[in-house]
Amino acid sequence: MPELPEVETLRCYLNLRLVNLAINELVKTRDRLRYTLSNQLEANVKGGKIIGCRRRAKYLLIDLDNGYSIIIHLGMSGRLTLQDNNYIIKKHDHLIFYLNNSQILVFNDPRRFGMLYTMPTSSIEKQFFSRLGVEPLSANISLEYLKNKLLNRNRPIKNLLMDNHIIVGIGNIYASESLFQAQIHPVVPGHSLASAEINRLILAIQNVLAQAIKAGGTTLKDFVSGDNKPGYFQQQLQVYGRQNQPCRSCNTIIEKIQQAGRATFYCPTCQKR
DNA sequence: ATATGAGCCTGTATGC
DNA sequence: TGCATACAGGCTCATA
Repeated sequence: MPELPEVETLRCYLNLRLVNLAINELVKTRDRLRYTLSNQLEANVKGGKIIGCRRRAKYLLIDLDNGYSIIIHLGMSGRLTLQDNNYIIKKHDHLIFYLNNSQILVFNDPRRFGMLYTMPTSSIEKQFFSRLGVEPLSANISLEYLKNKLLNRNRPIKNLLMDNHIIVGIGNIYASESLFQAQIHPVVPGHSLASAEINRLILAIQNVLAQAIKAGGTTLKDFVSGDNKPGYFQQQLQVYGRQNQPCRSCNTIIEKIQQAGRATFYCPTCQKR
């Protein structure tokens, strides 16, 4: 479900509302998500005051004043919503945080691909994020960086864009959308991209992600922000999910192919090999 | 090292 | 209506 823009939308929503609130209680209704939840969870968060919400890649981080952070990944179908105290627990609500203003933060995830950890804030970078690639919206991304990463890589550029050792936050939707905007064919091998194309790709990625954040993310089916409201970027999608429909730019029929088991969408005219 | 496919889960849509 | 199948926005592991 959630790629960078969706997690960023949620982060922004929660950061505005959670800072300075404390966690009174955490209730687990299930131990098994993608991984078995630690039995230290409750102890690590209880009484902690929320300092802020951050994002790295598709991870949401909630920092507490007790030295711990909550690391959340929404997987494919995860939701984190803020509810009133009259909220009634629903199916697939796995974790319920009771806050000291009587609001409730609920983690719901039908497919259970999501995950949630707590660990000391100071050790996250080393333990969790050391192998992650560059943030696409940060100043760390550059032609030199990406050119170096694509060197000698034979994999299709679409799959490389979704490899979080290279660049983070880009999932199946935004990979197709970015390549369309950069006018690059999804099957070309990484090493075959010229510098001008890599520059175009960086700009396209940044533009697509920024527009998607502005629209509150893409809601195909599951995604909602912390207030249960969907995003609107699906209305601006150029190729994703538009197979057999005319390209909005040149009217050529959009094609759908499989790459590494995932659907890819592209315009065969705008995105020449 | 590199690339692919399976697997983790449930819900929904489709076709018979 | 019931059943089987395919597919879904992510990530990690095993295998070649």
